[in-house]
Amino acid sequence: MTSMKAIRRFKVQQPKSLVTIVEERLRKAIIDAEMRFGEALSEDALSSALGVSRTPVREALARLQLQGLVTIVPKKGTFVFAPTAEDVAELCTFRFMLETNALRECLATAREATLDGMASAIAAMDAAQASGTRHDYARADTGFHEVFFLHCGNRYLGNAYRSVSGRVAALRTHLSVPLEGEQARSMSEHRLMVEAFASGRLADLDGLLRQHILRARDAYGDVLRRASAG
Amino acid sequence: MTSMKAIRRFKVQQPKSLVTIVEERLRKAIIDAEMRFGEALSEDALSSALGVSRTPVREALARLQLQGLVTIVPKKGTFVFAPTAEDVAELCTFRFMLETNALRECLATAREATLDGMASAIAAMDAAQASGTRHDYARADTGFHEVFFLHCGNRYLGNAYRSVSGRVAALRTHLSVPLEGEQARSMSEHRLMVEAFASGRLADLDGLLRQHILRARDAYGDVLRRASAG
DNA sequence: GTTCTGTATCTTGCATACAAGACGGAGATT
DNA sequence: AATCTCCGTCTTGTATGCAAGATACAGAAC
Repeated sequence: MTSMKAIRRFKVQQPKSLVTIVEERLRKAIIDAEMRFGEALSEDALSSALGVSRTPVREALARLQLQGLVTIVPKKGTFVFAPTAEDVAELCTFRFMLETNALRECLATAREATLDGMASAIAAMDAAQASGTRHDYARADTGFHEVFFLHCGNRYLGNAYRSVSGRVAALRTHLSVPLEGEQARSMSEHRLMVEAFASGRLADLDGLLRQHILRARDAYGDVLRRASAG
Repeated sequence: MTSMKAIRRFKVQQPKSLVTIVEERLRKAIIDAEMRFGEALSEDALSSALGVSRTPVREALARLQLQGLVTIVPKKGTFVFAPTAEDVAELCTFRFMLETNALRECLATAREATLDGMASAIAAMDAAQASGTRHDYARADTGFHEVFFLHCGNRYLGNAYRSVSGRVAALRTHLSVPLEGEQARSMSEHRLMVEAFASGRLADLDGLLRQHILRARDAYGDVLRRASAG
């Protein structure tokens, strides 16, 4: 083994567990609207569809429940989450709180890195708007907001965001996609936020973020109310 | 079944699943310092000690990992979490953010209920200080802070707190217990916070909370550094 | 004495079998 | 016709068995 001392970094990524694979697959399916709100998910059906046993499926579903993406009813079944208008309102309020705090930290301790991240995210959004699908745009939008938590320097803040980001992303693809004018307005709002951040105008940034998220909240609420009514 | 129509609310709580029981038992064991930071937890040993099979134990451990109370290392084992000084710092910063936001909501929308809850919590702390163990006091302290999230009207905020409250509580019992003067200072700080809340002085409240939590952060950090050094 | 190597024994990961609650529909009963 | 009852079939909950990676230690080779 003496010759090994010369080798510094040679790690292999160990294979993901089946649980993780199933979790990510289902997460994607829910977020990308391959399944509808409230749809039933049978452990048995999923396990045979995915070619694994029920054990990892079950564990993955348990994790997804912790992320609020599915609801497990004892002895009855597992269902894709079905948000109510109040849910969405609380979710967006919470999201605003997290993001505004993360941005404050970013501005104080990682200004340049955050600006870079925002720039690439904006570029991705541009590309998606020009030639991608609506889901591509939604994904890029999600990426923009993740930048804050990547650079905020507080893992707990990031974890908290991750625990709701699935729902937020799902709402985006499930509900926002139909609204036509949304994309353009969203783009301009994001650009304004970058400008405010770049020039360090924290109060303006806060206002923009509040407006951005709360408007989304109202839009989602409307769609949901309309859906549950008709 | 016609006579049943007269009966409105008659639900029974269905028995907790083994997973839940095991989870709560282990959570208590970790929080109450029955186990040390970093201690190894074997699924096999736990299952035979608790008289259940490995399946519910395994699922409970997965949940506890999501709460940050244990760390699961693939193919190696599960261990009680072992916080570093930086961990604690980030945790406390995050906690301050959550609590200050929750308190703002409480003051705006549920002033009376929150005051009542704080009063009972203070009473419990008094009782514990007079004639209880240190763990009793730590539990009452935990209860005081939970009041905010009970009345803040945002489930996501509450969930986020719950996802770190286990660690906070564990730190309290593991680290704060040795410090003698702590309890008295803690009591007076809590009382001041209630006063500020009652008179609606939000800025003062914020300052008190910040001081309260950040001082705890530094104290925990000191203990941890001392422990890892010696 | 030092270093390598095989192996015994931990650990978790996953599959499968069985138990038991929840639900819905067919048929009996009124 | 309306209602009750039973039972088949869905679901999840739990136990258990086997495979395979990780680790530590004893013993061989130098």
